[in-house]
Amino acid sequence: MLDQKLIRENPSFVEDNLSLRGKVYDIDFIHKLSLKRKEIDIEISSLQSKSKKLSKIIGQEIRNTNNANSQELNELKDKGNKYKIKVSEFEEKKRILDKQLQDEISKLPNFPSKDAPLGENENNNIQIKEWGDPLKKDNLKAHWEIGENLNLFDSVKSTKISKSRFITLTGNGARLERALVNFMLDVHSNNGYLELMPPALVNSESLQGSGQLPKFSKESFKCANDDLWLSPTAEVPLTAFHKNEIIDPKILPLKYVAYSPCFRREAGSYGRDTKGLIRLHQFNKVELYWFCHPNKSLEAHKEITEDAESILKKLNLPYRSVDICTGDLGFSSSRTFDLEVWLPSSKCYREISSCSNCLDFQARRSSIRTKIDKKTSFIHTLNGSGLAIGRTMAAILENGQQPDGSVKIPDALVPYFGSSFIKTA
RNA sequence: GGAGAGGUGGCUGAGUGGUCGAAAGCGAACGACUCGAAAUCGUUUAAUAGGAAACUAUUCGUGGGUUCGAAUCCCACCCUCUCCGCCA
Repeated sequence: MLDQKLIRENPSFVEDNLSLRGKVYDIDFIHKLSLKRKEIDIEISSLQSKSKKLSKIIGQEIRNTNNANSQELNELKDKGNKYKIKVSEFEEKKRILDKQLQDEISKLPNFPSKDAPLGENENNNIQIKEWGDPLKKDNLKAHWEIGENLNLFDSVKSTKISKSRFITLTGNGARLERALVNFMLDVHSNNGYLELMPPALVNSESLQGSGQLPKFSKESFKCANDDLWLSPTAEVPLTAFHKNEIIDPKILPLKYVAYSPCFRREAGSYGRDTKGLIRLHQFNKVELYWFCHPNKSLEAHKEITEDAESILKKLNLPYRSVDICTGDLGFSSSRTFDLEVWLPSSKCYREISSCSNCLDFQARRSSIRTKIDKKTSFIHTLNGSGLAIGRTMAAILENGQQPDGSVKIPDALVPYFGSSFIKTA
């Protein structure tokens, strides 16, 4: 959420910053609404002030004279009544304006950082780092072939249970998924993160608070009879964990790691990544999340990204990191570093983690603050996948595939998985 | 799902129609004492909107209503707790 005062007082600044995203945002309407709202607010405030003073006089008069029905008093009461009517008229107008303003402002995305590369779409993202040796042989199998050969998952049967884009992990596949979750949670919680296991269903307010609503309601699954949605990412419950709080600055930063299933409708991606583990309606993810002091989010952003990277390094998976350009940034983010893992079958890097600094954008929507020099200020929030489990599995299968059809398990994962290779039965 | 109790500041908790934005305590900040600390004493300490500030207004779960005036009375909703039922 952007600051309404900023929009009111400096609309062109707001428009300029938003336009870095490569789209035109019309602030004028909001600007005018806000000015009008302020005007009405001042009017109401002065009327209320008068009416309040009058009430006090009436109260005193009653106590002094012990008579609540003198003619003089009735005249004063009439006067009070007139104030009341006027105030309620203005308040009705204000309520309508507030609703409109809230609706419009909550549709505006965050400002892109000045450090983010300028650009319109993903083609303008900038690679900032490459790690490991990407495997570049021909005739490598895709992970869904490997998975089928080794009986790691079954997508056909899963359509009986649900529909396409759902998967059932079987045998070693399920075991590998579980091993990855435990491995990642252990690494992060040994590195100063507090582990949380949040609810998978979240209310509308929580989705609004982290930025998924109101604009992206079509991306999430909604429960029919309750104000509850299947959470698309643990970022949502983690943000809401401290909703409406003023956090003691001494305990900042708060660093959380959470495993959660994630549910996404993937509307508009028909026909893309229909095979395997890359794009599913339900997938598992280990998420990193920071609540930090507003002066420290830039360093925090580097740190959270490094923490996500550490998993790829430990698993010995080649990857690169990408600085997301202004036109490709997510709604709530001011700057994002994506980590992309090498998938040798398709000879390309695929996103496996997205590490974003949302500055005070989510904190403002969720009202999460701290005290700095006796003033309340919004904190900064950061999130990063550490990592998406399904895509990690895909990368392990493809990068670890052996000529005999087996898959080598990364050394760091062996104690969790219980074996160095996945072989045909 | 049935019955009952309750939602007040960072926290605990008093307050049932008028100087109540709210006692008291805890916590926190500053100061005094101290070589330093603890203890003690003193002062300060809710948020939001508007304003340079003085200040003004709003907020006691949420939304309505009664009243000149509502934390307090009335209605609806939400949430929490206890007991019963059901259930992993």
